[in-house]
Amino acid sequence: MKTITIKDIARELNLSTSTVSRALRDSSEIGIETKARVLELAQRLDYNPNPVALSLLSSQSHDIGVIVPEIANPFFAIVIAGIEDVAFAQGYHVVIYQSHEDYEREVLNVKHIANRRKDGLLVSIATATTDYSHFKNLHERGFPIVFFDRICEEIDTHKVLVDDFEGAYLATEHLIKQGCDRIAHVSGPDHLLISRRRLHGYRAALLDYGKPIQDDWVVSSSYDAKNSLEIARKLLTRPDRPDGIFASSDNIAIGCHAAIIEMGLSMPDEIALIGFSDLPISALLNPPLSSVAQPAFEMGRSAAELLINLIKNPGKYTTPISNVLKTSLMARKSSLRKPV
Amino acid sequence: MKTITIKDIARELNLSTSTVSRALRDSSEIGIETKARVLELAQRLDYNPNPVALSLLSSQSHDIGVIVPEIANPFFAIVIAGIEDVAFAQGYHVVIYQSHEDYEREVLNVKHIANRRKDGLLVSIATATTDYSHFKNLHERGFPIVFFDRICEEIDTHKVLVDDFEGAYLATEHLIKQGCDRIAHVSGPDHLLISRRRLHGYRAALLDYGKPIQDDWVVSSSYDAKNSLEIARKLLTRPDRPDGIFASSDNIAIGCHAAIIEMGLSMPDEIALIGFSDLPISALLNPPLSSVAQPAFEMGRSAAELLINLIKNPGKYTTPISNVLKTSLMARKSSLRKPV
DNA sequence: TATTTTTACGCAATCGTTGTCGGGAACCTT
DNA sequence: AAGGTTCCCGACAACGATTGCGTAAAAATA
Repeated sequence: MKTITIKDIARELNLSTSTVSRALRDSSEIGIETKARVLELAQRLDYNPNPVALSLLSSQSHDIGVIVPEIANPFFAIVIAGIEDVAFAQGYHVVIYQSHEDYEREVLNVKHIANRRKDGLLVSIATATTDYSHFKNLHERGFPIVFFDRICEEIDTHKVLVDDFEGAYLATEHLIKQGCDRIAHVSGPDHLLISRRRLHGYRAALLDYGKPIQDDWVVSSSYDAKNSLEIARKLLTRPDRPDGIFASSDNIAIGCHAAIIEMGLSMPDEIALIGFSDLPISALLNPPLSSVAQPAFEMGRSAAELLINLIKNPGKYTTPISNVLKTSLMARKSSLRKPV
Repeated sequence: MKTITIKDIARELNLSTSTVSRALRDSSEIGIETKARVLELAQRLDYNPNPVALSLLSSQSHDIGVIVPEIANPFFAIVIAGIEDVAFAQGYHVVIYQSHEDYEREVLNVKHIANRRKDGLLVSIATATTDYSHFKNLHERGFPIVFFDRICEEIDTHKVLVDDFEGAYLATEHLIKQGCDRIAHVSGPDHLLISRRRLHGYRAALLDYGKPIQDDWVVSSSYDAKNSLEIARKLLTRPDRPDGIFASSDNIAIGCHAAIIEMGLSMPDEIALIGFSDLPISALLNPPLSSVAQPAFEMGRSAAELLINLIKNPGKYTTPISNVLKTSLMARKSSLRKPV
């Protein structure tokens, strides 16, 4: 893999590397004729500056790292698309990492990002993570970090999230208005902030409408369909079967959906179901799944904007912004008992 | 972001940088005592070698680039997991790029990978790509490339794919055995090799079993559910409605699935449906979707192994390997008319 | 014509690390 | 005691590019 360097051009043209470098950057202290010769040859040889050398010199990479739990999760995939949208326009490249919900992997990814002199980090925390010191260290050393969706409260930096409480409230309220009395909640892992906030929203709605709050109607699942399928099976075979389920994510809802069908229960009449995130697949289920839509693309855009701002104004302390985005209710057949 | 370098250690210990470097690499020409002092301080200061400097020196990065059309596609997400599995074990890091099925983006990604001195490239080609010169250039300069799934026939390098013909044949044969007579095929984009091979498998099965082959029963869709939903709607309203559909991918099948439900047709009795890829979501649909399973994880593993082999034996010309993996039929309710 | 200014370029240091070479000190050999 | 090893370590160059500084020649000025 012989690549063309500035030296090759210098040798060919009997110039010094400094002259070539300056000619390429269109410096005013290089003769017009010389510039033309250099530019022509560079073009012809398809010269590309070596970003590694540049990175070593400037300790900047123009790369930003993104850590998500799983790229297979469409929500994160869309967020990443939003990040790429902004980053690309600003001349940054996005390097994607997966934690696979694993703490060790997350730590490793963070190290890799710091070592490789990435200019900044966007991260949504893994389920397994309870110790945030790998982020804290980086943050304290002045490394730009922005959290999105699964944020870390303990670290004082920009964050982008949705109003999980409100979204959950809306979803639960919707089930109540559809005539549900016994509403269960399949929540996400307890220690994730988003899980807890959605749980609170659910509780608040029940309380406001005078519906019964039963602790054993709240069951916890990991954020994937396989796990929630099993959990929903158990939930639905209980004597006091709920007549409505608010699932903490669409993945969880998809598992519940499958369990409800499997058991031959009618949806929404016997059980109404609503999820959270509004993944593209949800509307294609049978019956189509109701969900609380999150502006995933916008979340990515906002996070990237905040990060790049942080990168471009190093040192300058700005009070951290928490950008809370609005959710919206997508009512579909899985929860719509009365025709609209 | 002050980071510890080898110089800091050298200064502190009154040694030269070369000595420190060798001590850290446990060279035999450094005194045991000196080594111990260096190691202790390095540990205490949390010294990490700068990979950028190393990369500049060795023109190796220990990073391999992966370009896929969309990370949101679970098939590719699983392939990437397989790639990471092997790469990680061999000390390589995987950097993920998305082409978003766009030619320009793909070219840009390739450039980025080459410029950043990635050690190799794993790629599944974008739908929009018809000109392969960006890959050819790289390949001719000796850059290690391995294609997977959506391969490029024109380039003489390792490839990993599944037996698309056989998979399609199996799927079609299955529909025939379930009593379907008028079997349609919703294919992928025509210029993708995998689309064409699956189409051929479909045709061959119809031919072998003496079923009618009608050109207007083959309709082309892009590899996403939204597009195929519309296409399936048209297909199903035609007077000579098919009684079986083989979809070229699960995403396409999901669109067909939604259309069939939407039109109130019974599945599998009025229309049997089978897809290709066996995405995790497929088994959770209602009715569960039959599909041709591809060993996605294994495909990723194999591709990564071949690539790392290529990287570690530079120059040494080895005849390119095409690793063709086997598919397997996952028959579920969407196509199973007779109880098993 | 003598002096200053401008033009146009080269030298060398720098980023962090490694490999080549060279050399002083201590030890061993005869 | 002179010469040969061995052991430890430092100086230097290199990877590719940028940049402050120095300077010869040309141009402008006095």
